[in-house]
Amino acid sequence: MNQHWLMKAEPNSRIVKGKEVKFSVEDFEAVGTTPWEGVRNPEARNIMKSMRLGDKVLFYHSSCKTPGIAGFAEVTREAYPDYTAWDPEHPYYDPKSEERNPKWFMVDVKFVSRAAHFVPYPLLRKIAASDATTPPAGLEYIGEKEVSAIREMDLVHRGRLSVQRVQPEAWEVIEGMAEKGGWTEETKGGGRAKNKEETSINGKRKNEEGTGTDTDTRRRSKRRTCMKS
DNA sequence: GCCAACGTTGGC
DNA sequence: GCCAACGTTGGC
Repeated sequence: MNQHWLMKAEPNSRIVKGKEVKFSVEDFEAVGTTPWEGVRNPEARNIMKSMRLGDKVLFYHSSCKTPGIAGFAEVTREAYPDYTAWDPEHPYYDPKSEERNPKWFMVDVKFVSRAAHFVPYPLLRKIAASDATTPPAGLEYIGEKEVSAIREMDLVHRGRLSVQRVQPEAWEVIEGMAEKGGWTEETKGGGRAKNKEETSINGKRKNEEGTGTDTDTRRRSKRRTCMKS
């Protein structure tokens, strides 16, 4: 039985050390398979080291207008040194990682599919906070068991972990939600965005991504790639 | 843009 | 090896 994971990426471009950096589900789909470089957090790195070939991954959009699960992926190469840490020109350069003694590791991940229905993080929060006997409208397939699975996700109470383990039960729930959808912007609640339609990335419209431009150069422990310059 | 939560750093 | 100061994450 394969393990399950969640990995965060930022769909909006940002400037890191003078280079534009972003990685959306569209980028992921276009590129197919990618090294998950740029993770600079020890716990996230250790989690990547326990990933095995064929493990399943939830692809998460973070730091955007509506964060959430945008797609599905699979591990195609187990942990190996993150060589971007050795390149002084690279945005994720880390002088403390030596080639003879690498500090940072990455895995290769293959795009599998987009979520037919983008699963918004605010909705997951709402489900986690619900009393299980009254699922949000349109989500009658979410019962007590499903609520507990969501409630226990690292995603819900470990906001800063960019690579995390996902229990099989939680995976099942998310997969079902991505497949079935059923919620509307109102049931989702939480956000300030006034968008009546369901957030789906299946169609032409892509309203789950914010357009925030953030030009600081903070290093984050999260992957962003597709550098344009 | 704000800021809470939490991770990292460094002086002692 | 404590812990205050500082820095980063990331939702809102």
